[in-house]
Amino acid sequence: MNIKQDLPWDNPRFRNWVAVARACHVLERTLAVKLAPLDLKPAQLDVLMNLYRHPGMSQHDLARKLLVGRSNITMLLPQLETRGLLRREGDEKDKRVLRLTLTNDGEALLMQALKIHMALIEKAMSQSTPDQCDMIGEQMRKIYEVLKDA
Amino acid sequence: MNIKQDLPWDNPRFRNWVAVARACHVLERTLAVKLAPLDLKPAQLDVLMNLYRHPGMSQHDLARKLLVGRSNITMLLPQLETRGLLRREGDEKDKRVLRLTLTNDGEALLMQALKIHMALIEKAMSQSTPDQCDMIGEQMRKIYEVLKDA
DNA sequence: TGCTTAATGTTCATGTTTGAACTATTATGT
DNA sequence: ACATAATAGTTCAAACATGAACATTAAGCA
Repeated sequence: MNIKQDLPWDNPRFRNWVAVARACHVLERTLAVKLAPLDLKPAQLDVLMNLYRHPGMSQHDLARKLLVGRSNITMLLPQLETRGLLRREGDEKDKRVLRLTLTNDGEALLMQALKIHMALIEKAMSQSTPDQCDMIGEQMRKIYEVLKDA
Repeated sequence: MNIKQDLPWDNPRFRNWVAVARACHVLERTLAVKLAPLDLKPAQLDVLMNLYRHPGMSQHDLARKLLVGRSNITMLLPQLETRGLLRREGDEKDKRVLRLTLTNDGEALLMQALKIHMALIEKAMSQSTPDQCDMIGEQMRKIYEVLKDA
């Protein structure tokens, strides 16, 4: 009956998830430091990456991809638009939405940032074999699906 | 010579790490929602968990465990101390450090919060077999070690 | 001892994230 | 068609995290 009988720290699932969270946290912090020379924050890199892969997406879609609120996007974009990294153009059919696309400068900066990001991820994931790496990705995608609307 | 020849998205390590980051992000957001009834934020839960496992630790040690700055701890603790969840007591030998310990109330609230946290992690990690789960934890601990002072 | 350096914690200014309230536009239902 | 709902984006205030500068105390060393 003692609640302490089965503390989370004795539970493998708990201990292992804590390791996942810590690894994520430390990689994110490291990325922020390495991106500083480009005057780019991890959140801004996420924006550029998504616009590269999904040109013309709306701010709402971008917010959902990044798992943040819409207002966050509104605050984030002017910094990048002023720097000439992206364009916001009103949709013809639906006058509510703004379509987002990278400029050439934005794409060029993204490529530089991706080199840095990639190097960091290589350093992290090269700790695992390709099979282990794929298995991790597979499990994580399952977790995302289970939790995404919970 | 074209930089687009090997884009990160074609790289398994990149794709799989993105999945890790997304899973982390969505679990963190979900935890925040589930903890709201206890009037507790994930960051505050992290504090309580660490004080439970390491009673009497200093603010500096706590900051390092949580991978945040010392000033963050300074801003975080008064909220919890005012609610009577923890105590801050000056060290006898070294008058610079403050020793942190949970109160009974703090421990009681922690136990409630841990039930919630645990249920969420169970939901996530039960997607994997015990072997897979352990392997994930093992790889993530390696990643943390490689990146922690880089 | 005294002087210098390092460590702990706080303060403060800055930048970021969030959610609720708001405007404008489109979709739905009768 | 018209009233009602829902959607896209913005604004704003509050909460939060961050890093540099600071005060206090301890450690190292001549």
